[in-house]
Amino acid sequence: MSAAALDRSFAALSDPTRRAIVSRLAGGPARVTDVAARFPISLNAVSKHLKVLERAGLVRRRRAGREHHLELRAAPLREIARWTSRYERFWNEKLDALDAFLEEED
Amino acid sequence: MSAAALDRSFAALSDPTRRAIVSRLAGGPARVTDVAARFPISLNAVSKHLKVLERAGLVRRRRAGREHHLELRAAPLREIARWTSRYERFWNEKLDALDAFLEEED
DNA sequence: CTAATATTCAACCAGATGGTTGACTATGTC
DNA sequence: GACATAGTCAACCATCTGGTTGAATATTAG
Repeated sequence: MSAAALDRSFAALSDPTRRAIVSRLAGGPARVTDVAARFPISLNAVSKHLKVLERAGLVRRRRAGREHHLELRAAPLREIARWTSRYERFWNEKLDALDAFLEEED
Repeated sequence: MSAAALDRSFAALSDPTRRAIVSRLAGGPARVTDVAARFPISLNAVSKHLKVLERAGLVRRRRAGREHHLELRAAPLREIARWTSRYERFWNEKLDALDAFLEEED
């Protein structure tokens, strides 16, 4: 995955509304209006958020008449999980503590 | 983990320079100057990036005289992995294909 | 004491972001 | 045809971002 694509994925998910949209779409496809109904912001704002998610490849849109059907495309999430997993070794609290101890020593 | 903390973590990692800093610190602690040496931007710019990472809890700083020792704190990465793992079900390409098929049907 | 080193702070700039409102396009319904 | 519905586009605004340069602060070295 290109660095720019990872940029877009991380950036897209750095907004709580957009993460909530992802969560919503995990429950099944929806139209723009359906998604917007959940949020206290304007439909236009939701439309913009969807464009960001779409550009990051997290949402796919299919036009059906005047309605746009949105579905979750989770492949970028897998790339994020893959990136973070490179640092799994550091997640362990005990390892963190050991590192701290070793640094204290020198 | 609070939504705001997740916001900060995702946002911090949406920049390629900051991801490279994380990668650098995974190789061991370093001073600000050491980190900055790798990048074609000013030391000041790196200093700002470090502040962003620190605010997201991804970097811890210990002052030792005039030097600041930086170390990776990967706990926020674990939270990100946890968040993305909620959508593991959707990562599977075959499932994506199935979903597409089912939608085509109605 | 002086000079060099490590780092931050402050001001500035261009461009992105997240929100708004108002107008527009396209499709469906009566 | 007339009206309602689904959605975008465009302009605007305040704030954030990533970078710069120049000055300030602290610590170490000569």
